[in-house]
Amino acid sequence: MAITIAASSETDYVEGMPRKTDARARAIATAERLFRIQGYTATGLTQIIEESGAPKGSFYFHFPRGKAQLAEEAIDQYVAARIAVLRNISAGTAGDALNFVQQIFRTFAAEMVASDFQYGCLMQNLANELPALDAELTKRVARGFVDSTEIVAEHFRGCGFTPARASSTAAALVAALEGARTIARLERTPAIFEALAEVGVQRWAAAER
Amino acid sequence: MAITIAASSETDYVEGMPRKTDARARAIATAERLFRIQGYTATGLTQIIEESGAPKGSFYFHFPRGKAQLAEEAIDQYVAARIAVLRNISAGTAGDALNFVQQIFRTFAAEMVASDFQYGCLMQNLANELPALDAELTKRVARGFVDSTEIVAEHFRGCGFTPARASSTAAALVAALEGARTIARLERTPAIFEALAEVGVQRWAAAER
DNA sequence: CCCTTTCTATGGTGATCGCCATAGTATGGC
DNA sequence: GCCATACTATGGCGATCACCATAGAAAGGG
Repeated sequence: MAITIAASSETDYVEGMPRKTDARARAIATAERLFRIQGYTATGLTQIIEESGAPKGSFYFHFPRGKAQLAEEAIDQYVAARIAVLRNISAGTAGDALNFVQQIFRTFAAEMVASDFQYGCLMQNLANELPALDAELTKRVARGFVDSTEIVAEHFRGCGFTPARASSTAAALVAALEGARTIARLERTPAIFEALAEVGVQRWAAAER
Repeated sequence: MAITIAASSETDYVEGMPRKTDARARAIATAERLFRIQGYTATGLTQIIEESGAPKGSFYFHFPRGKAQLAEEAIDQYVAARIAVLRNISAGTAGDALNFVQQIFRTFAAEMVASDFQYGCLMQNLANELPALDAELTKRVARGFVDSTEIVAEHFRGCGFTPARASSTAAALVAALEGARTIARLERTPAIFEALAEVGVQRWAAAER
């Protein structure tokens, strides 16, 4: 998969020597972490370089287009991971809409607890600083939401939902998840995820069929 | 209400001359607008002062504690306005949960369309930059969510919901609203609000009784 | 051996950040 | 007329911002 990531990057080294260090990958991972905690503008390159332990001198060798490119690669990685998680849950709850939804809430809540409620959603953080983003980065953020929603909608269709209902339910679920992240960070409690789960149970218990 | 705002501010001038200009109020309004569009860190004091037309020299006269104080007053104003809107909708749909929810979605969607999808939620934007905020500001953001949610929960209790169900439903609604804002900004479409409305209709049409 | 390629080090660019000290004008109360 | 208060203007503080130019080390391929 390292090949896939390198191919999605725009800096494709035309058949050169193999990478010697992991400084590049560590910079991306650190950027993803800090962008999620602090936001895009509030995170300086200095901090990213320091915390990733990467050498200061080679940053623009690895990322010729600077901070924007770093953010692009970070979000590609983030979206890929998020989609993998959703696919995984979907596969484990095939045909069962309620279980699927509950499992998603549980997983996201657990992730927040694990980070002591420090991590936000990278897509959301970037979306809240749109004027600071160039067109390419904005496009990737938007695509991240579209792709995430599509995974969810696909599952609902597999549960017998009409395509229209699957889409709107998926969109609503994704929106609720994003909002829940924000609120959970402030309250430092997974309570909001439990509230969403309860509402979901009521919904399906009464409306399903 | 000007007195209320001045009293909530920490810089209470002990019985001096009345205000002579509206530079202070304009600075707060401009800060609210820019923080909603660009975020907190990404918005510089220079820009706020310029766009508000306020004189550069008197900023720290009006806001001795600087940017943090400006943000506190901006969010107080934002939360107060938001609560007023919610109360208003609640009063107009007393006893009718479905209508209440639909009206909220419509109102928020219209607000986003009116701003050409540029405005985010101030509370959410600040919540995504928590490490840059001091304790006081963080507290006010968190309180904004609690208070908003309570207004909604109160309405649901007025519709015969049990307190527990009213609370969880209100929390879920607020979360969905926040997420919808983020997504609408990216898609530049009120579609997500309509999706939420549809899901709400299905929910009540089948579960309510 | 040399050359290409990968990667690092140093040091600085100009711009902007939030903040503040100093000084000055305007205006109403007394 | 005097003085306190309300407000503005100027200029610069040190720090940090993203970015880059120059130089060179390390290492595998020919």
